[in-house]
Amino acid sequence: MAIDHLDGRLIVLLAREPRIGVLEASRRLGVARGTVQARLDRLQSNGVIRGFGPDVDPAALGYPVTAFATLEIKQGQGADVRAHLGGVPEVLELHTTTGHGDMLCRLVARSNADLQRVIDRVVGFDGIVRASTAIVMENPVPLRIIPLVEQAAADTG
Amino acid sequence: MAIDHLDGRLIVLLAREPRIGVLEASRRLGVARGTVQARLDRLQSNGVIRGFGPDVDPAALGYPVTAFATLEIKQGQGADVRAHLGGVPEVLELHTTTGHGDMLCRLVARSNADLQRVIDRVVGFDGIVRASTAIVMENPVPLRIIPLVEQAAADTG
DNA sequence: CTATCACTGGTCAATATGTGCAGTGAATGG
DNA sequence: CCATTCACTGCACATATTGACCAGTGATAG
Repeated sequence: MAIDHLDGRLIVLLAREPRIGVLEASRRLGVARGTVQARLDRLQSNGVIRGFGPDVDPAALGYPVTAFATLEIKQGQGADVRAHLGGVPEVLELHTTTGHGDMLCRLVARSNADLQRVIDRVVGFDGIVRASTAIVMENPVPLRIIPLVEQAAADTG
Repeated sequence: MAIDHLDGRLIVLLAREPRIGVLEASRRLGVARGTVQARLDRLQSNGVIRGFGPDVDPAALGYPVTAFATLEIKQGQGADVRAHLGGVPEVLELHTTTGHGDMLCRLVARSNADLQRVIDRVVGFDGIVRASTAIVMENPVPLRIIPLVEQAAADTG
């Protein structure tokens, strides 16, 4: 479950240049191709690497507005709310949390006006008592994993 | 910038089975290989598909705890705070938002105890006035894009 | 000391890739 | 109405990559 330095270099390399294959990666890392193949297999069966899906930009799809909504849920309605939100395409992720609200979800919309429609759809459900929305203005640190991978690799040696 | 039905099917296919290549994708979609190649090139130069980086699971890396922190920033300290948080590996993303706080960031940690260390590091900076943290318990809807892609493709034709 | 393990460096056949080509059909604009 | 443009098809080719093996080597652990 812990990754070593070579694993870290491999993941970072693949994150920076996803198009390179196993062979090119082995050249860059200075190890045999079989080693890279074995490491990749292990990382994937470990679950460290979930896959290599396309990284789609919602903004380029026509959904440039992102927001986070904190939801307050009626007791015992959790499962229903989860199912409801799972059916809304503009809900990109949903977490249940400690703290002020009960759930936190990430939304996207075509415009600020469209965000109103999305929020109406999200909160238009019996189990949701209240919603508080924060619209994203800037995204100084886009979702990233490389620094954490480097940290994890360094922790091992 | 808008995607058509074939683009949508292609993205969904690649998201479901990332390992298949251009040739296999063309077979599945029932179109010529050149078409798939051209579509992919266009989607990538459009920025709709940013890349095919490895999808790394922080939990499998040894960081099973996720939290969202809402930060309140001292006026005029935005840039410094951004730089500070960008230097913390456990900060996976950072947004500036409207609403109660000024910034929202996603954190991971090795344990609840370790989260305290991470938060201390995050807020141990002059420009940050206050922080409010929500720990993630469950993740009923993991970060996803397929429903939105299908929506966007359906909107076109 | 010995078994185990990961890595190397090599081979092999099968497959995929990048590239270019001519032909077809639909939509566009003069 | 005609000419052009565009996307797609189906095909070809040389090259590169893949998955699968194998024997040999060095480090490690029991």
